[in-house]
Amino acid sequence: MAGRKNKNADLRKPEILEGYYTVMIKEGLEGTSISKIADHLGIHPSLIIHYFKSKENLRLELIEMMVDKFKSSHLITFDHITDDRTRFKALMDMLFSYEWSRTVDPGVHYGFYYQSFRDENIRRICSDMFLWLRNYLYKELMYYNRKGIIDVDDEQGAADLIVTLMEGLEFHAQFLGEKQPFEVFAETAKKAALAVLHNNTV
Amino acid sequence: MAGRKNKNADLRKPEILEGYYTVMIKEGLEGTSISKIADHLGIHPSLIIHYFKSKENLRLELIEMMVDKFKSSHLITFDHITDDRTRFKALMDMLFSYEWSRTVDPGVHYGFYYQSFRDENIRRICSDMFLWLRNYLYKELMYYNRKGIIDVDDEQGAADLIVTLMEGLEFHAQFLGEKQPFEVFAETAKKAALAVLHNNTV
DNA sequence: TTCAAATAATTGAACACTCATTTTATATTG
DNA sequence: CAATATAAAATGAGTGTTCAATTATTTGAA
Repeated sequence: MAGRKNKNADLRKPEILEGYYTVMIKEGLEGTSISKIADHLGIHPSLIIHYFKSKENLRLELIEMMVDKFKSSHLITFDHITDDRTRFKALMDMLFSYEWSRTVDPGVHYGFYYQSFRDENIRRICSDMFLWLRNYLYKELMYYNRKGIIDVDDEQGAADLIVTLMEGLEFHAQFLGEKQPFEVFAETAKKAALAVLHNNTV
Repeated sequence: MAGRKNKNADLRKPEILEGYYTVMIKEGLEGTSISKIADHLGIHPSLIIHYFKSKENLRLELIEMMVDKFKSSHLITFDHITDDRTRFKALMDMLFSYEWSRTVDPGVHYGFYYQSFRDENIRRICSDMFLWLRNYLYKELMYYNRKGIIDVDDEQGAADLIVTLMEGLEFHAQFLGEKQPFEVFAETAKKAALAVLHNNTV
C-alpha cells in the first residue's frame, strides 16, 4: 500500500490516545470502539491492541493523560502579581472563566463521572483530581484569610464550595444556560463564592 | 412450560420499565441490554420488543416515567405551615436534604446527563425538568422576597444558583465526600444559598 | 557503501461473543 | 374462533482479542 507510514511507539501511542479522545467527543465514552478509533486514524484495529494490550489499558492511559492535562492547566500561578488583592481577583476570575471550564470537553468529562459510579478505579482517579484541586484552593484561601482579603472560619468548607460551584457551572451551561451566554451565570456563581468568602473587593 | 404466567400490556409494560431501571443501576445506561432486562425479569427478550417496538422507545418511556417521578416528588407543598419564616426554612431544609437528593439514583441520573451531550432529545427532557424546577423556585423566591424573608434583586439568578448548588451536592457526595457524611457539606451549601439570599434566620 | 539478517510496525483473517431486531411458531385467554 | 401473550430461532452487524502473515525500518558486518 502506498500511504502506509511506519511510526514507533513514542509517536503512535499518543496519536492513538488523541484519536480516542476525538472519537469519544462524538461517540461518547461507551460508544467508542477500537474499530472506530482505528477508522478515524486510518490504521488497523489490531494495531491499537498491539500497543495497549487491551481496551481497558487504553482507557486507563487516556484518563491519566487527561488528568495530567487538567493538573498542568491548573498550575498557572499568579506569582508575577505582587498585590494580594489583585492576585486574588485574578484567581477568582480564572476559576469562573469559560476557558477554564473547557479544559476538558464537558461531554467527555460527564462520561467519566457516569462511569465512576460503576468503576471504582475511575471514581478514585476523579476523586483524587478534585481533592488535589480543593487542596490547592484550601492553601490559597488560608493565605488570603491571613492577609485579610477574605474572612472565613471554615477554609475547608469554603474550598469545597468553590469547587462545587465551578462544577455547577458546567451543569448550568448544559441544562439551564439556554440562550444566555456562559459568562452571565458564571458571574452569579462567582459572586456567590465571594459572598461566602466575605470578600468586599467587588 | 409450568411457570408461564400470562399478563396483559397494562401489567407487563410497567414491569419491564421497572426492570429496566433496576438493571440500569447495576449495569449503567449503555451497559443495559434487552437481554439483561429479560434475564432479570425471567422473560424472553423478544417480548420486550413486542411491547415497546424498539429499544429507543423503551428508553424514552423510561425517561418519561422518571421525570414524572421527579416532578411528583417535588410537588410537596408546605401549605400547612402558616408562618412564612418557618415555611421558608422547611423549603430550604428539603432542597438540601439527603432524601431529596436521592429521588433518582445518582448513577442513573449522571447517565442521562452524559447521554444528553449526544442526544438532543434527552438534553431537552433534562433541561425542561430543571427549567421547571427553577421556575418553581423563582416563584417561591418572589413571594418570600415580597414578604421580606429574603432580600435579592435578581430572583432568576438566585433560583439558578439554588438549583446549581443542589446539583453540586450530588457531585460533591460522589467525589469530595470521602468519609464525611452527606449532611456536612449539605449544610455548607445551604448556608451559601442563604448567604446569597441575604436570609438572616440562621 | 552495500546487502542480508534482525527487529519493529502493521495488516489480515478468524474467533467467540453480544447486541437489537425480525420472523415464525406455540400457548393462553376472552 | 380470534386475539393476544409468549417463546424460539435465526439474522446481520458490531464487539474485543488472538495469531499468523506481511511490510517497513534499523542494524551490523563485509
